[in-house]
Amino acid sequence: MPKALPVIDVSGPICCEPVSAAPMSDAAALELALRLKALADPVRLRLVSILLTDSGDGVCTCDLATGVDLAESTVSYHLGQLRKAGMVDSQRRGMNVYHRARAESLDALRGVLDPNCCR
Amino acid sequence: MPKALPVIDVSGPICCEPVSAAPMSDAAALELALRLKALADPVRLRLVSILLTDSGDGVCTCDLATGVDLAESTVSYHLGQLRKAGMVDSQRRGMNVYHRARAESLDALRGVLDPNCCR
DNA sequence: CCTGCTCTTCGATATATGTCAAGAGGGTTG
DNA sequence: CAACCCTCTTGACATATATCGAAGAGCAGG
Repeated sequence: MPKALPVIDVSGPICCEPVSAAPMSDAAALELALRLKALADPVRLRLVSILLTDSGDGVCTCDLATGVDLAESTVSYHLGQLRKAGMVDSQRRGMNVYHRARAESLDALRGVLDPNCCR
Repeated sequence: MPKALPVIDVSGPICCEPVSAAPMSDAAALELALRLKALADPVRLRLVSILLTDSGDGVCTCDLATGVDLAESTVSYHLGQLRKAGMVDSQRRGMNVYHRARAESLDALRGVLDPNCCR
């Protein structure tokens, strides 16, 4: 990747710029790629999946760690990635930090992939 | 990534296993991650985007290379990734190789991300 | 059959990514 | 405050990924 690494704030709402409407601009492609990349990892997918199916008000880091059977520091890293991409939000409550999936973000991603999204 | 690298055939039709229906199995997460990863790259997104908007019957490697302004070998590599993930198919016609997007694959991906997909 | 296209494969290289153990920070409870 | 729990950050390390140029492989036209 000899191309300069561009760091972009990817946590905001995603604007609808479908992949199939017209050749994407370089910038749009980059932004969408960052969001997809956040999801394109088996561990993160499982985390999101766990969070999406949680009916309570959040799952703490430690439970997620046992859920995916990885070190807590690793899970924390993945949660950071997801948070940065706006897929998850987290709040401390007492001793634990509880995480929740932001379903809207998933929806938005789907929208961008949808040829008929904006019209 | 000290976890063993699992190589899986990802080019087949994707079965509907929504992320939000229940915590995903390890295998399902892996398979979906591979497909998402194929798309989670700015260059590949632009390639797919170009291919999706093409109304002719395919775009050759060289035109794609000038389209994204990268070496042909690099583009060929990316096309290989997309092909492996079932997003693109390619056929030689004369001297050139023409590539086309497989829109069904995009649709399938959307489906997996859709909570209401299978029901 | 040579020559010249186009495309893919290969080797090398720089960069990014995922993982863990160890330590630091915050909060809770004796 | 002391001991402890949960989480995050950091450093180290192994692996994966993207990129290119060079070398090979297919095909077309003299």
